[in-house]
Amino acid sequence: MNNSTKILLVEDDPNLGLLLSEYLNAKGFDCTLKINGQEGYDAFVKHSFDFLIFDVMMPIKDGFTLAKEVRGLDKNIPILFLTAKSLKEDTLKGFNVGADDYMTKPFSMEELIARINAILRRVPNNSETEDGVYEIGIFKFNPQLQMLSTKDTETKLTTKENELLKLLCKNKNGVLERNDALKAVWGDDNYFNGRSMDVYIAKLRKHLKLDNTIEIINVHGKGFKLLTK
Amino acid sequence: MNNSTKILLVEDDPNLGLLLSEYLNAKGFDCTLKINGQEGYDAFVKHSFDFLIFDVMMPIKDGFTLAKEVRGLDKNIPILFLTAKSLKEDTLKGFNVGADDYMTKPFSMEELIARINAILRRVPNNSETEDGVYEIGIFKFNPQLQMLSTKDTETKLTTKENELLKLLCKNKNGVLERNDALKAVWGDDNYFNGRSMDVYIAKLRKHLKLDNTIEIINVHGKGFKLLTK
DNA sequence: TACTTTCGTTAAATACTGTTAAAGATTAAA
DNA sequence: TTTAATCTTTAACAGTATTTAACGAAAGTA
Repeated sequence: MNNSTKILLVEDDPNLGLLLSEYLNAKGFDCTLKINGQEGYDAFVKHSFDFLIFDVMMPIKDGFTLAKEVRGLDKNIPILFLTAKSLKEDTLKGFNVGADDYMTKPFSMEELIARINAILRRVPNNSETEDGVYEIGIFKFNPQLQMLSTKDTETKLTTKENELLKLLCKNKNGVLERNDALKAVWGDDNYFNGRSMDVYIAKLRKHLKLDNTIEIINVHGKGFKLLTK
Repeated sequence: MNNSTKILLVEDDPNLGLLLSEYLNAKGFDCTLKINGQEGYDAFVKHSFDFLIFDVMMPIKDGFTLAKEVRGLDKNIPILFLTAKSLKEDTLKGFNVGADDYMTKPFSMEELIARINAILRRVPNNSETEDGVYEIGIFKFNPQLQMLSTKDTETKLTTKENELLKLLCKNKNGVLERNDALKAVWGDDNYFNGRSMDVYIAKLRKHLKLDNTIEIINVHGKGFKLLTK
């Protein structure tokens, strides 16, 4: 049904985590399990997922914090919290950091799948094909291979170009904020990294200028926006 | 916040129904209450709602049946079930007839609102998200692309020009109040931001003066009004 | 009227971004 | 290990966007 929807599950309880990821895989999803918030964040930045399931209480980095960081990089990706806490204020906090759903343990795995599918029905196809390849105008961008190609050309992107373009694609038609991008790609948002990012935006614009319906515009003081007319 | 999102609430318990619809209206929604599935269906056909909330167990026509009929007419409208039943198979049945969410009583009204908003974020074309193209006299204004164009010209607006003109368009022929605009565009309504806004009003007037049927007039001490004669 | 506040406009100062090139750092090849 | 190629950062300068200043005009107030 929802075959090859890539799910990132971040859950520190190894029993529940393993059980759940196996169940999701058996049901045709492609589920990756991480056991704490930091590993979850790293996996999110590195790969491209379609759906996120976070436990709330976790060592090193809790689910709310993780969700906030992720939302900075991707305003659109579905997030579902899965937690033992059923306190009202926690539920509300979950929705406030941009969750799509919030389930309390114990829960039915069938209901989890029903809820995942209910959310996925409403997620627009952000021009990302199955294997994490983005379509931008005449280009195909494969972040795994770091390749930006048209039917005639093929360009190997550098690491920084690749990471930055990936973030822009995830936020297509929306603002990618400077500080979020800097934290994700450069690790720190000081002045010089900011200038470095501007240099890389110029590089990307050069790469993309074969198609003049594509534009990376600046949102003054905020960040950048990838537009396709 | 979610002003004038039209909600149809179908709930046969008069106490709960009234309480809930009043609460939703107090929170800025436009909620209509119907007390059974048949009346709910008639209301749905007759009017146009943005969001549906159905009780499951109701006389004459139950919520599931109602949802199935509604889905036959509208594949896209959000449906949330609100029910005393918490049986697994009922929940699944709810999602199977195309629900977006399923809450069991008793529930927190705040959580209900949080869930409604979480779903609305993903519905295309709700007034919250919508960023359509405005027509102002001879101009077409596309806030997404930050472009103001006529058939002959194309002007790229700056971020501030764009945000301000967008607000004026949303309030076309009505007063856009100074402090609202300042808070929305500048984040803070101190004296200097106020002067900055006046400068930007002058810029917009310059841009728009190709068409002399358009005017941005000042409402002394209140704000500005975009008029088209 | 005289006085105060708010607004319109232009121009200056400041802050931010675009781009190119050189310098420094890293990686791959010899 | 040294050299060469590539990637990333820093520097420099040009260009744009936004804020602040300045001054006159208009509107409200006493």
